[in-house]
Amino acid sequence: MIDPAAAADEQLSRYMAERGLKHTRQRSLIVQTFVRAGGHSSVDEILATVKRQDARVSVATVYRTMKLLADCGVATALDFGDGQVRYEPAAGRHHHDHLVCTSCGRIVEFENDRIEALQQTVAKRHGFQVSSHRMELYGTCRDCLASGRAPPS
Amino acid sequence: MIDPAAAADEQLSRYMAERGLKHTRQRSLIVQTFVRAGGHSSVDEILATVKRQDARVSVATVYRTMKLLADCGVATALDFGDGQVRYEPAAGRHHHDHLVCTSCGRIVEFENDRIEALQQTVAKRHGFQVSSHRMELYGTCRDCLASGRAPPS
DNA sequence: CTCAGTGCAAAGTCTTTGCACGATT
DNA sequence: AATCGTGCAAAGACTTTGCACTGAG
Repeated sequence: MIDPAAAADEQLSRYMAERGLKHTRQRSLIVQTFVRAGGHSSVDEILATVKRQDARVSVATVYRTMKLLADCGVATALDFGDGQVRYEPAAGRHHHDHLVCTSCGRIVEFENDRIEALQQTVAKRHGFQVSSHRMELYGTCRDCLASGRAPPS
Repeated sequence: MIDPAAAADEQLSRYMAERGLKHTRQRSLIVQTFVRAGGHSSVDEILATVKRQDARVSVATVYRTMKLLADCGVATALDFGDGQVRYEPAAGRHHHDHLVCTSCGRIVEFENDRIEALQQTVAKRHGFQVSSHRMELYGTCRDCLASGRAPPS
């Protein structure tokens, strides 16, 4: 089990077997495509890649499958405010947040325990019990800064 | 100038005067409605309130006006991931982030300089120059915890 | 053989836009 | 009077859904 795509497929299989869902060719193809993409994929992107192997797969199936993956813990839904949902593999990964380059779209992940701790403190101060959060830092990445690509002001 | 709604209207007037835009009845009505709502309003909510005073105002005008307000610094656009843009008054306000109750929808604002500082540190470590960020903590508010409203698991 | 899954196209949201009419400067 | 703004409805982008057919178990 060295291949993460195969691992995800396995995890999905177990989840489905447990509740009488079916392991179809399309689902298998979508999971593997998604995992191999490495992260932050939109449904459109996944569909485009999937179609190279099977042109008859429909958007609807990708939407339905990604939702399924989110439910069974294989994928996490992201929203970078660009009007479409994105997904990243979740399997065995620690929580993290994102740096988003507004020039080239590059996405870098980071985690910072001190920020997380402070968030808990803030929440407690207001009587909230936090169940999740989202944090994205938008700006210009190293490469875009270096190449002088102007930050869209 | 004690009334913030009037103040915002003024600010908008100046902005418009500077660039030959027109100060219409609709715009005035929308700004005041928006400011009086106090914050985190969706276009739909603003429209509903506006229509009580003038039923003939259209959605399009509210969308256009809110965009104008965002451009002139009177409003800030928010995205809580619920599929619609929200706006809050920006005039003279310091940056802040949000706690969102997933049970009752309540929104509490907070600011925390230490978190902001840590964000800068993280960004720098990755070579990013941050221009903006968003951070929302989702969970259950004090009241919902007290009244036993189950956090939607 | 049965029931879940799929493809397709229609429908649903939220938001934007084209256009002729109306209102402000 | 000259333009900008407005209302309306159509169009767009993304996502969901109804339905008949297909295919996995």
